[in-house]
Amino acid sequence: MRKDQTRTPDRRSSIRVAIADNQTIFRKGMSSLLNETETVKVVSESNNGRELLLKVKKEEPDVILLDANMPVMCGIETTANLKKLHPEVKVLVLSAFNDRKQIIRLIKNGAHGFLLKDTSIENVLEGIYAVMNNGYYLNKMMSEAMFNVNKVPLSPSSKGILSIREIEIIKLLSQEMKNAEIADKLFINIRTVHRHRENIRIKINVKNVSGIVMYAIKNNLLD
Amino acid sequence: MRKDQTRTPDRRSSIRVAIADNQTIFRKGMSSLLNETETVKVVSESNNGRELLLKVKKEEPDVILLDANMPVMCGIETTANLKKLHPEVKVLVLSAFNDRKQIIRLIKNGAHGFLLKDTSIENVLEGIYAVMNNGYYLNKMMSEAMFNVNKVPLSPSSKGILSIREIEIIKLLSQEMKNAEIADKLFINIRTVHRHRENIRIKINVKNVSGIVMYAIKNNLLD
DNA sequence: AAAAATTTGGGTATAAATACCCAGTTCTCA
DNA sequence: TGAGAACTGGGTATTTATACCCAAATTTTT
Repeated sequence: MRKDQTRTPDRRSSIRVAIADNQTIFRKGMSSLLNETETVKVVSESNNGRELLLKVKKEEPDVILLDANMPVMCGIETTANLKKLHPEVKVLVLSAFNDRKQIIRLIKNGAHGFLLKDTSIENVLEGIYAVMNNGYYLNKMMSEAMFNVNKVPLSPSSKGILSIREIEIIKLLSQEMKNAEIADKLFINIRTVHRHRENIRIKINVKNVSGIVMYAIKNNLLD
Repeated sequence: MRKDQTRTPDRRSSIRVAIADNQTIFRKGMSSLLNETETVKVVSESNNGRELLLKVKKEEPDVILLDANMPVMCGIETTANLKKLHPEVKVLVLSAFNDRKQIIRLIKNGAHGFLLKDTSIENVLEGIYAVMNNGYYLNKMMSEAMFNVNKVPLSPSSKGILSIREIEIIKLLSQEMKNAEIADKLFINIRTVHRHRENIRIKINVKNVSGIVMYAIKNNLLD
């Protein structure tokens, strides 16, 4: 356990922060702004959740700034893995979207704090200090989400991993294509498209195409 | 005209860049990374398109880095205004989404280049130099969009400005609510919701709810 | 080779959205 | 105060999506 481990003074003197975000410029910006503060030191940068997980053990961050909207491995899945593999590390999630359901999912999967990406560096620092000192960071969005935490019938988030074909379907219907058009494009029967859509909705636990499109964007499925 | 104006050497020595983006951290990151290059100088930062427009005349940027997905005034509307008011300034648009229709709209409204936000600072610099030297910046995404420029029946983008009520409707249907639920929530008849949805689709020129949700996200309408 | 998952296709039924048409009331701004 | 926009409500019909049932062929994994 890291808490029992002897650490050199320079390591203990500041909060060790790891950043995972697929936007290089945002990542670098965050990094340089944080490093202007002496109490914080950025020890690791990753392009996505999978990369991050490979580095955590070696870099020993105290806090992880995690983008919720990454491709390859999304924020929720990464959070769940972090909780399992490195429960002592605090996870502060940043998202471009203020989505109550997503926030609740993150909390349930072990996130310690949440911030919108449209925020100031001061708020990020506040969040970092809070999770270090109190174990969690509560702001208005978090509170509202917590209040409704039992109202949202949330499925296990990482249970249903979408297949290649399903993601293909999602991309097309995000481009305003209807089932018949998707069937034509993919040379399959419209009934097959129906089935795929049904499976997709069940897997990600949404009610209709609106939910599918939102999910797609938040998980960086489109391109 | 600025090109006829005498400028002090220090002003002429580097490319003057203005940045408009609602994400402070991204903006600061971009700014500090660009300022590491001597050939480029960031002279202005804005939170949205409207703020930017107020500063352009005074700050005299050569190139504007414009986020496509801003609230208040979106990238397309800002681009159109820049073309009208400051045709000599080059506009390089950055977007979180690779959307062919959006790229075409931007080009038609006067953008000189396009980049995904998930890119490197080297690519941004490449874009800046290109628009300065050639007048435009072409990459793979732009080319593909240009190739289809006539296939896309694009309506005047800034023509239909959504009303408060319409945006309210959009927010609710982005939360997977169906017409009847929206009607209940807003204490109006379901026929009124129908009418709003119809008007929305016509204004933003999309085929169905999928297009509405995409539009909403790309224009930062949700919160 | 066996098991599991993916992809494919179908029947049937209802629920919901879309596409046109219509118009009165209210509100805002010039 | 007069014009235009916004918000409201309705008729009618068609198109699309959703829901829940079924299962065979193929691919991947174990």
